[in-house]
Amino acid sequence: MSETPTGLDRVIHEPARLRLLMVLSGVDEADFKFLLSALGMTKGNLSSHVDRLAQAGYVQVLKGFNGKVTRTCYRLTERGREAIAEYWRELDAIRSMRGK
Amino acid sequence: MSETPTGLDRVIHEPARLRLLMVLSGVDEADFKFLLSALGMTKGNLSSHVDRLAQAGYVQVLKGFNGKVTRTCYRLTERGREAIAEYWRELDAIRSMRGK
DNA sequence: ACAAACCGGTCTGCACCACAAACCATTTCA
DNA sequence: TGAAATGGTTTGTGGTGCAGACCGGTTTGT
Repeated sequence: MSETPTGLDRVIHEPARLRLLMVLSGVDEADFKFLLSALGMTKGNLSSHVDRLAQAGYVQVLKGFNGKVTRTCYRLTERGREAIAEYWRELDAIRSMRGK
Repeated sequence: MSETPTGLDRVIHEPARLRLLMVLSGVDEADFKFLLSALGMTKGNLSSHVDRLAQAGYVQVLKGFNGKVTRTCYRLTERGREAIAEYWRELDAIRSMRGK
């Protein structure tokens, strides 16, 4: 016995990341500080989640400067958008799976 | 810093359990064997997930006999139905949360 | 009578991971 | 020359999803 073809992308399924992705999908790009206050999570948390999304290729990390202060921006990749769409599709399938 | 008022019920959010709940929400009751084949998970897994749902008060466990063979049935509780409805509501809120 | 298969689980071990807090490098303020 | 703020990264740990071994009982096959 094996295989769990859930289809539900675990990277996206995590509530914190799901929220993060939804925010990103509505703006062109967002920086760390903005996301921090928009999502109300700790810095470490945000950092690691964003990292996970980057590794999955769902968000692009743009490190730069604002004057002399470091500033990191994030934006959704095309791959990310597709994955999100697919995620909602899968979820809808489950949702409408009432009884057998 | 603290608080994660996600609202998303983790007991329900887990894909395996979500699927399980959706199956149950479509039938009056289902037994172990049926769920096993309907969901394609291992016995241990199904057992523990169902257990978790029972502890949360979302499903009711009905142990009985079919002749001399044990037969365990599961059915959604009212509390379970409400929790599911609330879950979908929360999820819809997140879904429509595009950019602030 | 004995073995094998089925039913409904429990228990064990592992691998992963979300989370908060500690930490670090700069920069600004006094 | 600090002290505190800014912008993150790294670390420690508890929680848990998962498969598979095991188990008591029943039924079926030979």
